[in-house]
Amino acid sequence: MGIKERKELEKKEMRKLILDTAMKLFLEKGFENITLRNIAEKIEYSPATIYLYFKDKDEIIYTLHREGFEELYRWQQKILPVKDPLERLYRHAEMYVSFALENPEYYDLMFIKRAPINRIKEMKLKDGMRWDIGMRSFDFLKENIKECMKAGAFRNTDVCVAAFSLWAYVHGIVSLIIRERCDVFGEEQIRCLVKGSLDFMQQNMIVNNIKKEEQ
Amino acid sequence: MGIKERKELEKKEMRKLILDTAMKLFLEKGFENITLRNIAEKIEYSPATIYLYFKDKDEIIYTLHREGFEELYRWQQKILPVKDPLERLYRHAEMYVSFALENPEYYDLMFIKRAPINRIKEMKLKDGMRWDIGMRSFDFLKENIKECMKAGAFRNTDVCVAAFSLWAYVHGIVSLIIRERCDVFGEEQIRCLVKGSLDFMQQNMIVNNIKKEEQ
Amino acid sequence: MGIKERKELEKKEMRKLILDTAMKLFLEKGFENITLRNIAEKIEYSPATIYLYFKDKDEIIYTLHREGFEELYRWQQKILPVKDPLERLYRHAEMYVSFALENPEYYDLMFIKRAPINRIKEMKLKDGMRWDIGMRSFDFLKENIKECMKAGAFRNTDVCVAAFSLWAYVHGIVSLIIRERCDVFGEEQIRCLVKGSLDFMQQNMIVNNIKKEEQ
Amino acid sequence: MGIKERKELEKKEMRKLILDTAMKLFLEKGFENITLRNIAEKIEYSPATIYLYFKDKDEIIYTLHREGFEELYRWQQKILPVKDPLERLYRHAEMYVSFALENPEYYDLMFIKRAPINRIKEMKLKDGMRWDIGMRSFDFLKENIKECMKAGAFRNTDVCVAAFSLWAYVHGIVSLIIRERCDVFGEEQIRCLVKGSLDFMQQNMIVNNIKKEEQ
DNA sequence: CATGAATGAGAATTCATTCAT
DNA sequence: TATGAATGAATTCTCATTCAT
Repeated sequence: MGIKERKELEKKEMRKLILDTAMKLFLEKGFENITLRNIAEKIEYSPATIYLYFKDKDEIIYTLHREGFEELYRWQQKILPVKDPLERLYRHAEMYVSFALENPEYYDLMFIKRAPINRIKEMKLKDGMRWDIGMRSFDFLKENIKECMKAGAFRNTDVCVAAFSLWAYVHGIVSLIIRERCDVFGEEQIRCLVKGSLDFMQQNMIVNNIKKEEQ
Repeated sequence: MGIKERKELEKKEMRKLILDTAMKLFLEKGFENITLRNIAEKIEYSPATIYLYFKDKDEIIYTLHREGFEELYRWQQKILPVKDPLERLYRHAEMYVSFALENPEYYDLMFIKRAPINRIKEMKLKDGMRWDIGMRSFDFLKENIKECMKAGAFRNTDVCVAAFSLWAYVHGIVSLIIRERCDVFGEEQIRCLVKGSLDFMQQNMIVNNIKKEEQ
Repeated sequence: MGIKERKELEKKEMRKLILDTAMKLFLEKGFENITLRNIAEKIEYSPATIYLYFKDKDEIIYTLHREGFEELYRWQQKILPVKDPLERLYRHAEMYVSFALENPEYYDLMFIKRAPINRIKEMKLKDGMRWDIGMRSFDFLKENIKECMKAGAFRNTDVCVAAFSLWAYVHGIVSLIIRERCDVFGEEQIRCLVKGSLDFMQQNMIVNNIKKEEQ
Repeated sequence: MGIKERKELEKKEMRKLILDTAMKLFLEKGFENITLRNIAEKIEYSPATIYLYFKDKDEIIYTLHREGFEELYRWQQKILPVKDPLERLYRHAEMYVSFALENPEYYDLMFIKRAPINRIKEMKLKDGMRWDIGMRSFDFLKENIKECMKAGAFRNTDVCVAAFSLWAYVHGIVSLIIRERCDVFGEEQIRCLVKGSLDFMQQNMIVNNIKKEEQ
């Protein structure tokens, strides 16, 4: 079966090549401006070849979508070493923002862009699945918050609400930036606003939260 | 001049019909998938007819874009009667969320969709203008925050940062919903999350904020 | 019948207004870039109005076509005072070139542009008529040549051939210029070439012609 | 490599098929009335297919344009064997007329039709190039004339003027015919006029020219 | 007489996708 | 496995022309 395995390996590599190239192009030129042809040209294969590895364009996008979540989850792991849950929560937010701003097209795909509808419909049966991967990250956040609760914070708040609130907060920050609603401010000030907002969150939504309860 | 006026009225109504239809279709099929043809079919006119009322596709989108901001500003006026600035700020957020969720297509266009680039480029001279209309609403928020500051809140925070933070927060909430990243939760729970998040914001970012300073 | 006459007069004036405007626009922007709408806008009438005065676009063009020939004929009359037929022939050529270069769009329409086919087909019965107006000018040239012959020139040449040759010569000059096949030379040199060519013609095709015979 | 070669051959043939068809249609319907659709229909392919062989409509026209000049140059080579420069000049004219009348669509494109502007603009850098190919033929004519001068003709005439004059002369002849300004005369007489005009030119512009100087 | 409103037909071009080889 | 060739179905947009008023 050595041959079979090699074949499979090659297949995977080809898929990876296509996905990476697609992502690179999306990043360079924006999503709507990329065609299958562009991707094919870049990897120096014919457009038809791509169809040997992916059913259609949607499948490529859908796969990237999943990959994005894998990557995000990997980034989330990085904060595990931080022991203090409140500190970790702050780092969590910081990390999320970095992930988004460093991988804007992934982020766009994962949290902003309207999902590739056809594909999703086909997947209806496995619809739960569709969100599994996103839920995993959300649950990870909830865990973090639960630990903060044990440490005395968010005492009167539903864990889901707290998680959603924090998520919305950072998502708001990065999605306004990615979708260019902050361009008036200029790059420099945007950096300040991001930093300022994270600090604001730390003081008011995290730290202050606990102090209040301690009294 | 009755005739002339009637004609003008009819013209306006036709424009409105086109705009409304466009909006409806945007809502149904998503922005990128709408074509002039679709709109024409829906209103049972020929595609060419639309060009009698709008220069091109961009103009339709641009007009909707502006209309959205006008409408938002009108909503913002509604909270002016609320005297207490902190209370007003809370209402501000609540109103923003309602505006977004009740006019998701407008909101999408205003704050999520990638901007119609050509039109913007043509408008280069009036480029400032492009954001004026958005800035007006942002300034309105800043005013509210300044008054909160006078009332003792946000004392150590830059007004811009505070405004951006609050904006990001509510934008995060609504854009996750509009772009269907909360569908797993189900409608009912989404309502709870929104309500919960607004309360969370009120306690931590607004009220708590001022208490701290008072001590 | 005063009223009827006035009406007719007004009708004529309107036709003239349309024709003049059309021509002006053709001159400004070139033939293929003008639409009925452009013309209508310029005269501040609706496009539909034009159809009250002309059956269709072709009729406008066809009429201008005829007008061009009327104008050319008028220019031709100007050389009648020149008594010496050879001198007159030279002036004839010179005049033709001026007419063409000063009214390039008329000239284009009359001698270069493919005729408006539909209109011509309709006119088939009167097809002779189609060329009448052009023939008149050609005959005028032939007369001039006949007189030159009487004065001893073109002795061995068929009058038609001579006329055609001279016509072709000047037409060649102006049509190469009008259709921009001389742009490489630059404006200044074009002027020299035209002047030089006319002189060359005078010496070789006219004067020299007679001298030869005189010997 | 037999396969590869065959493929290339087929590609070339397809290009040729498209070009030929385009030319045929141009001839039938006139230049401005040809669309890619027409061409596609004629060759029974889809419009999209044409885009596999040519970037756009302009490229087709531009290619035909160049091809025309190549062909003309080839025709010009045919007269080289004629040793006597005056005789050769006459043959030159004769050949030019034949080229034009036997390839009226090419000729039209090369010397009558308004140039495909977009394409030319794109080619700005190589703008000189645009006329190179035409200049080559014009220079070829000038060489011929210079030799005639050495043989005693055109003594008092600038070589450029002489070349332009002769060019204009034959261009006048053929362009009046191609653009149907001689149809009144009927085919038979047109042939006579052409022949007559060429003779007229030979006697007056070439031969007579030299005699004069000899005296 | 004049026109506002409407449109059918058609233009160039693009792109995801298919299929025979 | 890979692809060259082909295309159907779109897209935006333009224009001469018609017709009810």
